[in-house]
Amino acid sequence: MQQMSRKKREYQARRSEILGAAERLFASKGFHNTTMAEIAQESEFAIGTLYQFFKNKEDLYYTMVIEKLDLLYSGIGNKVHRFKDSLKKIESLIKTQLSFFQDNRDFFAIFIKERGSLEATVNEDFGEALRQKYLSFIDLVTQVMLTGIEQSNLKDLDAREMAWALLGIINSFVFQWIINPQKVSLVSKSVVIMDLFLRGTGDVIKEAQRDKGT
Amino acid sequence: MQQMSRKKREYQARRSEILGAAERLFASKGFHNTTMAEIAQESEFAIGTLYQFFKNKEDLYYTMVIEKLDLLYSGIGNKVHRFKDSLKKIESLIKTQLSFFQDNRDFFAIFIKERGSLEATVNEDFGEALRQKYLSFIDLVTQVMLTGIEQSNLKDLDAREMAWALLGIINSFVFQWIINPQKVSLVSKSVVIMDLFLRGTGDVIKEAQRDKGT
DNA sequence: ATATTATATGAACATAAATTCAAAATTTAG
DNA sequence: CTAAATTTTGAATTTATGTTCATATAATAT
Repeated sequence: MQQMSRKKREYQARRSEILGAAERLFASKGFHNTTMAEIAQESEFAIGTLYQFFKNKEDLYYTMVIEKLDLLYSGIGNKVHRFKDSLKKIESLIKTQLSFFQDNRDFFAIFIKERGSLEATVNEDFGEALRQKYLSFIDLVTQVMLTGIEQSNLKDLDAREMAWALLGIINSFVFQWIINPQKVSLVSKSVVIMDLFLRGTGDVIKEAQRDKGT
Repeated sequence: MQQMSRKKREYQARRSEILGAAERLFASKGFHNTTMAEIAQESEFAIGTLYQFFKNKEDLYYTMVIEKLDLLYSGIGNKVHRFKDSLKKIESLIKTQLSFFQDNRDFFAIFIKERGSLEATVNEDFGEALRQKYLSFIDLVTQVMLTGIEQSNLKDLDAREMAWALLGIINSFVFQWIINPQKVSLVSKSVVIMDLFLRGTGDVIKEAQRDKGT
């Protein structure tokens, strides 16, 4: 029985080797330009062995993506729950996400680009799985927004739409950072993002004048 | 000479036929699941004829994408320039973009997904062309933000970052609308977006209290 | 009307790479 | 130590489809 456990551990270890090799190659060359032969070479297994662990190339790719996203989402979930104050929650959400993107730049560079080898026909299941994951992540963020409203840190607007807005701003900054040879760290942008999200861009003075005028 | 012009017109017409057929197919099945044979059938030309107009499949795909984006960007540029007031500029930018996405839902659904058949190796040129287009679009939006600052409608923050934020919020709403079987029109969201962008989500009262306390 | 040029056609070709599977290697059990 | 079971291997197979090109068709010029 203990023997069985070792087998399982070794199985997992080999599986991880393959996933790691795949990630490196996919991240640098994309899905369609990476061959099973290359993944075999990089992971030091034979081609056939890959099929012991994954049904096919797509399965390998999707498994890798999903496990990565799970890591991100669960990481954010953990961090956020550590705080009681909703503003702290939001702040940690932003920071965690930014630093995750920063640490996995290559991966996300390719994910942004290849988010799509998701062929509609072949892998509806996977696309659906991804969608579900993303949606439940949105739910998490929405919950944070609701807390913010309760604590009167946020205006009483549609919480889901606020979540969309925040994630949109974050993604946009990440996207810019990925497509541009940026010098500054991504995490350092968290203050700006937080500020834009909470206070907006409209000039307060002008608005006050407008209000007076009315 | 006039004869020549007719020839050119007919050439363009045939070219458009092909692009239209390609768009329909790509939009519904994605790049890799659409064959040249299918595009030939849909456009009612022979396979070989397609190669009279486009160097290869990728060229066809990219041409289609680029022409579509050009349409969007130039459309926005035109609209925005019609207004003097920066808030009107922003409003029309949001509305134009939303209605364009709304009118071309299938296309953008696929573009969001397949934004990536952009294989790094094969078509660096195209990827670069796309990137340039997007960057100059960001420039346009940044200019609008600068106008906003000048007119004291916007705070004196980094204009480029404000542009990122606005585009991020818009994209996020568009994305939600595309992946979800939404009932309401996308354009109707422009008010919310404008409000989130200008005023942010932070509760003003609470903030005033905090300021007093300091 | 005829010749010349331009354009369209789609069967045949090329090739690339995912997947398979019989044989070899390794591990486990008796 | 031997046999059975499990796992690995990679050459060969299969499949799919992008692209070519000799031929047919049409347009234009003389």
